[in-house]
Amino acid sequence: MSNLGPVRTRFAPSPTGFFHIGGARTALFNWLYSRHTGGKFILRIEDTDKARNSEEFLRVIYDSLKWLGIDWDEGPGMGGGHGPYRQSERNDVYRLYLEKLRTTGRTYEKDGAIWFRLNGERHTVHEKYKEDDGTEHDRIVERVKAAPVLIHDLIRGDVSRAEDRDFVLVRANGEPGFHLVNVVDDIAMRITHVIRGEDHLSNTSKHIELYNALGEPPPVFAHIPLILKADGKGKMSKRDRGALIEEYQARHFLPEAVRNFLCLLGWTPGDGREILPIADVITQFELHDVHQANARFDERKMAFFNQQYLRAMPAPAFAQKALSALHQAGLVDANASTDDAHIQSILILLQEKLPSLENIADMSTYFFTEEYPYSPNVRETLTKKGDPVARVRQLLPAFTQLASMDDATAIDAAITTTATAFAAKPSEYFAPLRYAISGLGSGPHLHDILRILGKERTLIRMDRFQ
RNA sequence: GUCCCCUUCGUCUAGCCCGGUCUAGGACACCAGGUUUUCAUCCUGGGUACUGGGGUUCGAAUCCCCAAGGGGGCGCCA
Repeated sequence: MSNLGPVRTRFAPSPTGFFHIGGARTALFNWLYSRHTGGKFILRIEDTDKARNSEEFLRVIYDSLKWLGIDWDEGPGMGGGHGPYRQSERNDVYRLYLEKLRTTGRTYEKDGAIWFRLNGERHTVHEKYKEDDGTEHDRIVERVKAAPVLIHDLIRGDVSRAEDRDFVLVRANGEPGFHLVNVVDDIAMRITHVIRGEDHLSNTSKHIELYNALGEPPPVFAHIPLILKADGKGKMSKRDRGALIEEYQARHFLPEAVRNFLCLLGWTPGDGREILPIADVITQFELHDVHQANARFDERKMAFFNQQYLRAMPAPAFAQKALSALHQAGLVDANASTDDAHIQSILILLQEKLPSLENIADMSTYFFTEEYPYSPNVRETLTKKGDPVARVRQLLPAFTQLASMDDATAIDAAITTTATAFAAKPSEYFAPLRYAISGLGSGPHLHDILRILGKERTLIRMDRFQ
């Protein structure tokens, strides 16, 4: 194990695409480990590929991390003693380290680029190579018989891998490449633990060659399993449905729930709990407990977590979030307040029924406007059991007699009286009535809806229903 | 093609390091019953898994080997 002093982990995204679940989980594990050990978590932006970078993607990364509650101790917006934290601003650092490699004879130029020279016997070979599109073809490459390097991985144990090709340090256009900047910055920023996806395992042998060539001790490595797409083959990518953090943000998922679920993708708490506060995760999180096998992303289970968090939320916090979702859906105006007793009474009912805040508008439109939609499916189901309009009409006289909609006993009595008069069962009236006044087949308790709507609005809706 | 990693219910996993308590436990999902005037709540129950083969052992999900399958890399992307 490393004894380099306080733990320093980093997340090093490149702003070349949207921020997805896999990246978030990598950031989270680095953050968790730093918090567990009382170390520092550094955010570093790997924006060396000028052609593909965008400020828009960068903003999404910051937003998503903040949304998930992953804060960084050093990095953009935070400062720190090892900046700047954007690689596009660190060219002199790279030049410095490159010079070290040059003076020890480990670099050479070819096709305008600067390459790293592996030590070992060289020979050219024909090899088969598979393109991204699946086509295979032959090519001639120079291979090097380099000594295998041993990767001490906290999750995988010792992995031995031999590099067999020189690689590019600085591109022909003068921009330093990934392997150089990644290693140099981890050295310069005193990173002690490199926690990254398993797809980097084969880069790590290159990186260890670089550490060795620079005479620097490598950090501790921990290659975490990949997240596979929910269905189909391969790892999850930015293009898969449900892969983007910002999507869950837009859908009003609770960040605590998403973060909790992400913790469980590749790690399990020792105490067997699945839903647990982040403080408890931080206490328990150890890298050697991280799994080795890839995990498939199951959005349904995350939705379950989200629902559990929603239920457990203190009412005022729920009200705040619910109101903002309702406002976005255009059901309440900007100055609607959680102090409003009417709104409060609605929100209290909704919290226990809601699977997710993304459903709040669909499930509560009828509280806020007379223009609520009637679900055709529900109507179809109701009609099979009888004519819902007729039932509501039968109910109308008795309901008109009611003093208010506050007395549940009186309401039940009105329904029972009507049912007796028409030789029906009281239960035959509940569903049609609910449909008439809400347009839906389910929801909060009928008495509660009636009480909130009040007599006048209820009667208008019943009367209008056809 | 080549190198590396992985392999317990449909999915996430516990157990594996330190072999017997595993007729393999939990969660999500699913199915069935019950509660509920509705239901998206709640309760009860159910099915489904140690990839295959060989070995070691009195005994293997647990240790070893092989195979198969899955994943990743093999970019002047990161």
